[in-house]
Amino acid sequence: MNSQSEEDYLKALYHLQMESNRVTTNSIADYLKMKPSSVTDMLKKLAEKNYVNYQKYKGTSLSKKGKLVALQIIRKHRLWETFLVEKLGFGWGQVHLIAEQLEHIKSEELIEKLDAFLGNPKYDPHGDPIPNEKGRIEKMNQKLLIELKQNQKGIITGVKRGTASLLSYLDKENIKLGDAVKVLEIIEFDGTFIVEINKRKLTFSEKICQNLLLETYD
Amino acid sequence: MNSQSEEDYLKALYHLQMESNRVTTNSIADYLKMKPSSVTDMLKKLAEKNYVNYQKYKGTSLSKKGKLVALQIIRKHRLWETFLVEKLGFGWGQVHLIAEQLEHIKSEELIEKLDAFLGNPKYDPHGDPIPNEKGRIEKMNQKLLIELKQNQKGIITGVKRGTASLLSYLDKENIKLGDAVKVLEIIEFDGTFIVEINKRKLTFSEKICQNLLLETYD
DNA sequence: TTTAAAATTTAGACTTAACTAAAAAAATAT
DNA sequence: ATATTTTTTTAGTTAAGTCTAAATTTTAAA
Repeated sequence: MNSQSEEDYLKALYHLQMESNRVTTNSIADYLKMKPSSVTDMLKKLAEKNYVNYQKYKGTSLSKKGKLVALQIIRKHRLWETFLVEKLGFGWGQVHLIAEQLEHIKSEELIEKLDAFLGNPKYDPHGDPIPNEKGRIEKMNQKLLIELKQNQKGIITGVKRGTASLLSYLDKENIKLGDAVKVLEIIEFDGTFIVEINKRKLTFSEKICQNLLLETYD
Repeated sequence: MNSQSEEDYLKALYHLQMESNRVTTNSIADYLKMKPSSVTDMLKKLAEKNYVNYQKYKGTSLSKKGKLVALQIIRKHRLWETFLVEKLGFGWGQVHLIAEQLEHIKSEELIEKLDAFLGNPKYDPHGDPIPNEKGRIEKMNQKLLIELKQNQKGIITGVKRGTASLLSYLDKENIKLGDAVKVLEIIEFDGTFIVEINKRKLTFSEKICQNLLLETYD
């Protein structure tokens, strides 16, 4: 059984590995808001447990085993976020801190039952894919709304990274994950999209369209 | 913010206080499966924080503040148990260990939304009352002794209608209204209850149990 | 290519929450 | 009432996970 702290490091490693191919001690420290010396200590411990490949001064990468653990935590995180938004009615922006806690709850059965209860969702409220029990992430068929053409349809799966304020806007407009979108018209002059969501006709600026993720069925 | 460990102690204190009016260091150690010396340390810390009234060698009791915290943890525990059983389909026996973890999740908003999602239940799957946000436990309904399970407790409030002769029996046994009853054992074969009243061990037939009213608390 | 700066590790200290062993206080029995 | 046992506390130790400060290695600059 791994400690909460170990899990946090593995998760951080996973996220950092996605962004750059060399993960340094300092980058981990930054990410976790800890001192580099603390990171070194933990990396040694994780290497001891064969969760990471760590070489002094050279950088760190997740082992196969470590990656699986990381993905299982990410799976839990994203399932809980989905629960918080879909079932409890939290806004998309409010759930991260709570899911950070919930992801450490230990029970295989709990997470499988939660998954079923949520209807085996493929994406979390931010549009990030939810790994399966084996840690496999299904290849995404995601597009930005701006890539769609007139009359095409999609299902809202989230927003692009770093656009947190868009979340609150969607919240305010009562637009939820899983809502179907149909492009009714694209105004050529300014790139505005006229779309239909829940039988409502809405106007989205080009900027919104550049940041809204949809799952499409080409 | 309190640590998980502090919360566990406060909860233990609360439960032990229900069972006997003097809570000793050893009883806490037993309950939490720790050594008495560890308990002493934590009691000092909790006293420092004004969560308990602790006097060396004399025993410990929750302060008003400590009791409120304990009740809020119990509230969380029972709401999560309800969720696990009602929504995720767990059996009532499987949920305790998971709820022990979930009860430590920190978020007022989460627990209020969960409460609403569950339809503001008054009792958890074990029939135990769920305290409200202010830590108030709604006065419980009267129960018949026969409805109690092993180790449950209650206060005698009367007998069922048309069983006046039971009262004289109780009188003869020197049992009065207001006496506390604890179910020590239930004999499966004939439904006989072994109970403790005023430190005496007594045997009640199934018929007596079907007619003795108790006010139960947790 | 040598030197300065930055990154990383090591060494030692601190905190929390547990432990063991010994001392002290309270309860019980003779 | 005294001795014995039990309970509780004190004192000192340990492990996990953090920190600071100093030492070391790597990287970048002159």
